[in-house]
Amino acid sequence: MLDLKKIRENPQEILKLLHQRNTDYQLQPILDLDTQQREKQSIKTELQARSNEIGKIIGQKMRSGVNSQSEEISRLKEEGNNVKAKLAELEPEERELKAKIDALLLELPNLPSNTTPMGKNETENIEVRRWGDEFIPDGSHILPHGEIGEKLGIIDSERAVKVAQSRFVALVGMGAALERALINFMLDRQIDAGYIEVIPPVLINSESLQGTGQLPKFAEESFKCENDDLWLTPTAEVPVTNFYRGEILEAEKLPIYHCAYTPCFRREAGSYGRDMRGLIRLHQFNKVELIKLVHPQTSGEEHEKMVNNAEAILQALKLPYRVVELCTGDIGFSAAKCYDLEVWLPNANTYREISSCSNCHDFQARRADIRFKEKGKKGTEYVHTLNGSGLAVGRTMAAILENYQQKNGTVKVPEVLQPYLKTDILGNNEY
RNA sequence: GGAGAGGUGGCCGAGCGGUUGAAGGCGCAGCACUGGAAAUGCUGUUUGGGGGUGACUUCAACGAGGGUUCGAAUCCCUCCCUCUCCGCCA
Repeated sequence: MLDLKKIRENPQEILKLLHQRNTDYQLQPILDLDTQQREKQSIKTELQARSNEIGKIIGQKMRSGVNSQSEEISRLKEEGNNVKAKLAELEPEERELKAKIDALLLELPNLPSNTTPMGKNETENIEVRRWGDEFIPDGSHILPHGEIGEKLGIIDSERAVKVAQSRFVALVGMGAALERALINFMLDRQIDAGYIEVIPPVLINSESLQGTGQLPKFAEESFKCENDDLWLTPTAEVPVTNFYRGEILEAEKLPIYHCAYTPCFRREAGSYGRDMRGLIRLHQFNKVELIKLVHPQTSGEEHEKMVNNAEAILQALKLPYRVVELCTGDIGFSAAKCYDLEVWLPNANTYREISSCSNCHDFQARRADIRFKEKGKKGTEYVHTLNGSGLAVGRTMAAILENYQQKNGTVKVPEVLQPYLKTDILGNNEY
């Protein structure tokens, strides 16, 4: 949520920043409503002040023995009633204006950071760096990971679709073990890097989704349990950031680092037909997420460090990747600045997103009301929140299957995973 | 699902119709005492919105929303949440 005060004080500047996202936004309706609301509020405050005053006077008189039936008190009571009648008229109007303003504010995305490169859309994202040697097929045929998985008997799409529907897969035997090994490996590494693990609820309420920015605008992206105010979490970012919703943290507690493994659920609305095969775009996938709550002054460097933490996983797995900084036209709703990690997929001969690391500044903190207080200082400040995948597990498996496949159809196990899997080769699965 | 208890400031906890934004305690900060510390004493210590350069002032908030009243943390209604016991259960 953007700061209404800043919008009021500097609408042109805010609008300019919003338009860097390459979408049209309006601030005038908010400004108009805000003027009306403030006017009503000041009248309301005056009436309330008078009403309080009357109450106090009556209280004093009655304590000092004035008869409650006396003319004096009756007159005051009558005035009190008049004030109340006016308030009764004003209050709902004022409340409605406030609600309208809030609704509009919730629809506005975050402002891009001034370091975010300008651009219309994903074609103008900027490659920051590359790591590792791309595995270029030398004439021999490279299979897509989905096919490798099916051949090895470690991915079973057909039965998953029977059990659920399309865009679901099941992992079997060494496939399941590999997924589990990846989750453990990623968590172990991030815990070593200083993140505290959380296993949060994966059914979460509407307030939480609003807190991190998925609601109200992106309701159609999540699965909802219709009988309850509960949704399937689209990413652990939501429950873990909302862990601290409505709290005032002590400044010394910052920065807070969390990592969390959860399954993630997304409708993938609007992506009909895209990435239908394999592990790339599913309704349910596993992810290890990194979440930080930090002091505003440090969020820039904390962001870079978080990206490095995610990169460390790819490096340990020896998977080639590149880091891309998203331009103003491509960053997500809540993000001010965002880096994507894209892993090399030789079959598609391209890099595919495997992690997205966002610095949300105080945007989510404002929505979720997460503040901190410095000892000895007056007042509170909003924290900055960051989140990043460390990493998307299914896509990591996809990358391993493609980058580690061998001519005989088996797949080597990355060295760092061998202790977890107790084998160095995937193949000859008896399933 | 059945029965009961309860939700008050950073925390504990009192208040159950009238200058109560809220006693008391803990914690925290400052000062005093001390060679230094502990102990002790004194003072201060919620958040958000308006207005003023400022001392300051005003409004709101005692789970949420309504109601009664001149006046509600206190009374009434609805909802939400937590806890205890019983039942069921991975």
